[in-house]
Amino acid sequence: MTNREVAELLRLIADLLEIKGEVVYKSLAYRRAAASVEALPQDISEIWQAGSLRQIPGVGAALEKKLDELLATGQLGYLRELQEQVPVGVVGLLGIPGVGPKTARLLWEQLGAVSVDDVARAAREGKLRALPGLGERSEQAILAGVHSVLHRSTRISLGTAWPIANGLVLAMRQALNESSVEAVGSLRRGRETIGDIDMLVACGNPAEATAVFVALSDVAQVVSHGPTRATVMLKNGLQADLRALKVEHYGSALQYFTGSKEHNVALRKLAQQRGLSLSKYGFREGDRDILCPQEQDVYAVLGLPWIPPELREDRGEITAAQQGLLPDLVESSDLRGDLHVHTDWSDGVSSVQDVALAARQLGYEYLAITDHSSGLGVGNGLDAERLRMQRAEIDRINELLDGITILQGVEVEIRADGSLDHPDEILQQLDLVVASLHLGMRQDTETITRRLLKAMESPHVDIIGHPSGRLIGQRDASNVDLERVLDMAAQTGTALEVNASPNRLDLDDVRIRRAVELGVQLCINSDAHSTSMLGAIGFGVVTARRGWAESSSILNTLPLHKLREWLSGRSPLVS
DNA sequence: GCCGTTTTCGGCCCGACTGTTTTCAGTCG
Repeated sequence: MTNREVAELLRLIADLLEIKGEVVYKSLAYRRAAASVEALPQDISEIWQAGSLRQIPGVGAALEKKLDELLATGQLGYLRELQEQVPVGVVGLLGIPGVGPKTARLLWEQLGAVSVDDVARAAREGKLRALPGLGERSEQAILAGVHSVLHRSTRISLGTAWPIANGLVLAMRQALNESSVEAVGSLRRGRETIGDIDMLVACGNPAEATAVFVALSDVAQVVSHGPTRATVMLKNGLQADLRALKVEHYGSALQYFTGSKEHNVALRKLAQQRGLSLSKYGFREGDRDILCPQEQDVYAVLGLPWIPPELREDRGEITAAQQGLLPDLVESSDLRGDLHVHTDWSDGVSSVQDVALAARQLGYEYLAITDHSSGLGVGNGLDAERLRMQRAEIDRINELLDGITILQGVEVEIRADGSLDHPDEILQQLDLVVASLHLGMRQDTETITRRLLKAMESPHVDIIGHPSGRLIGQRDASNVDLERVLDMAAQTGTALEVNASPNRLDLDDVRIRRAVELGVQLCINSDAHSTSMLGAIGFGVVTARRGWAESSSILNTLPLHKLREWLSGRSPLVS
């Protein structure tokens, strides 16, 4: 069972307990444990086998017993009991905005509703308004909620949300002549997917800001509009929220709306220990207000250094901040090159020269052209002959261009048996070798893991491309045992890629953090197939930051001569 | 259900908003 699956089950139990009306702290405990499990750098089954379940924050005696049963048998009697008491469909009602556990239970018990459709029907028939505690307005609100659930797009990728949010921020800044406008929420923390776009503005007249917001040309429909907040549906189908407040509250509000919720809970606890209460309006000590116009003021009052948004997931960042052990996170400006880029020699659309020019424009010192190998079957991969021709072209462009050095690499396919798609004689002539899996992604854990390990044993392989093979929202990761891959990478010195393509982000943040702990060499690459996608490398940087990576862990922060040293001095074959 | 430099029992994060209420419950972030 994967960590995510275990976390899902724990959350399901939490939902069921809430609907049952158990004390809220019980379900809170399950949610806390779920978040811990999800953030684990190792597979929970390993921790279980080591008998260390109790080490997981939020897992006590009772949960240890349940997790033990779950991991041993794949089943959980307690969950089955709960599901006998509450139909699964009722949990689904929690997805309707405005319906929480109490209302879900009410709808189920009084109307027999066990699906969103049931609720929709009852609402249209006017049956909801007759229920205790609900009225006509609630009925309308729930009906609207049902509608949005049935038509809601799922979470969108960071790569899709980012430019849209940026456009909105710029439009607001222009309209208000005001620089204190920011995208907040999961977008600012750089999460791989985004629910809706949250924005914050601080200005002298908040009501003016919300009025400007709902009048933006991208707005299709105004959902709600008040003096301090507004919610709209954009023409592209996304929802966007704006909060507007006075300048003196900007720092505390920025902190508050950036989240995560878990991080904020932990901060408030810390405040409480100091006899303070913390909200988006700042701190309160008795009847005295402590305002925080800047975000760092919030942390300073708690005796902490400012914590970068990417770390704010309550995964140990607060303790690290208290101990002065926050990482010095890698930044985009630390990158000196991109080591995984395609051109029109294989399945890219831009020429070597255009890609080189674009890379120079980005301020890079070097760029590796890594087109596919022929065995991929698709993508117009290069054989030995075409590789020679491409080398000549790259040599010509290196002659032509100052200020950037183009390396010839390859993204060589790791075949189903773990052998590489080019013989060693060819690989050793190349400056750099990225080895990746595209085929046979559904092999069982043992087969696909061995395949990857075997490739890493080759002294010619410098980087493993997109190690898990996942496509966010489209395809789950392969069955590969990444913990073993990380161990092998630490042994062989092979770099693992942080693929920055927004639909990959692979390795993900949790694995990056594990890699950093193990001292594994990482490399942030765009995997661009056109000049315009080179800039997507920023999503990889953000993901690496979420994995606590410093520039010292990232191969392509090295200057060219150091990179060349690394490439020629790679640790020898491990037998 | 978890957890402990006030506690092994009694706490557990905070405030706004909304709609239904006449003092509050539920939801949300």
